[in-house]
Amino acid sequence: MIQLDDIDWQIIAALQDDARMGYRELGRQVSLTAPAVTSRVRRLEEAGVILGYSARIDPAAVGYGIEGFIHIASGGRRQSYAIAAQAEAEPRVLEDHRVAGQSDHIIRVVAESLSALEPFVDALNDDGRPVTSLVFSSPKRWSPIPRPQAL
Amino acid sequence: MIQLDDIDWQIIAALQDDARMGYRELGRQVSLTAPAVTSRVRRLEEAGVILGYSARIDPAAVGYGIEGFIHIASGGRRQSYAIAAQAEAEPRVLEDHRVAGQSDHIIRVVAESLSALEPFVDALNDDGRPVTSLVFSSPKRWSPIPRPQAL
DNA sequence: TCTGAAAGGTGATAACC
DNA sequence: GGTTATCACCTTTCAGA
Repeated sequence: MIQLDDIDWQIIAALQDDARMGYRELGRQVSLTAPAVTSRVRRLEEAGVILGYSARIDPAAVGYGIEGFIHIASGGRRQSYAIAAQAEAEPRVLEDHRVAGQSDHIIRVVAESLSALEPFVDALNDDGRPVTSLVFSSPKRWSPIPRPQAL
Repeated sequence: MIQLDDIDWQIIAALQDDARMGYRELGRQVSLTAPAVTSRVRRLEEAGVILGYSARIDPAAVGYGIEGFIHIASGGRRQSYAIAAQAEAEPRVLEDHRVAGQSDHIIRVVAESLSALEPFVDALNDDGRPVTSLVFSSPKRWSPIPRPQAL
């Protein structure tokens, strides 16, 4: 695992806050010149610390009336793979996590409407017991990953 | 709700894929000049379609051994607010959603270790019944929000 | 709402410490 | 690992359609 110093964390914080920031401005914020921050950012990208840069889109603002989480306790390994395959194939699935706990998969979805979500949940029923939670509101919609405390 | 045309969706797709792309390159991809895409992007930002731009960070790569979801069925309105307040105050909480379904809140957390997570879950116990799911792996870690099908 | 041109700012690289 | 210097390219602004 790559070792990250104070400046790396300032860079990580700044780019989580505004991924479009230029290298010069980024350098200003961490008291380094542009070429120096550029090479640090490259290093963070190559180490897999920075996975990519994305615009955050508001699902509701682009026509998704429904946001939700689907939990599934699958019947076994074969079913778990089948669920992952369905999650992979459905673009309305934004995330699919295999978890330990009451469910095997936690799937994050958006949908145009409840009826648009229905066929997907029905399909999941072949491989487990889907339990759907629909988002009313998000008191914390997104937050940057903070610097960890010492282990 | 703002009306989005084909070009807007090409822009949304491109910026979800790479938020650091320059306006000139973005213009190339959507067959527009740089000033034209710039003004469209501004419009998307001002309409709240684009909420911001973020570097995606791998929690495991920066020292978070634990990623998880905590579901809580709270006792009532007072408790639900108390949970939201705790989620807001804890930086390891990346998201807090109020949902309809078996739980009232779905909280996404990272933690340095299981023992680092424990006090937070304990604190939630004052306001509801937390059920924790720990992420083994993420077959779909992140996916861009696609263009909705016609409603 | 888009294009094209001008000016200043930025990103990438090289040479050096 | 860092800085300074250089140049090509990009962003921004504005006039015009």
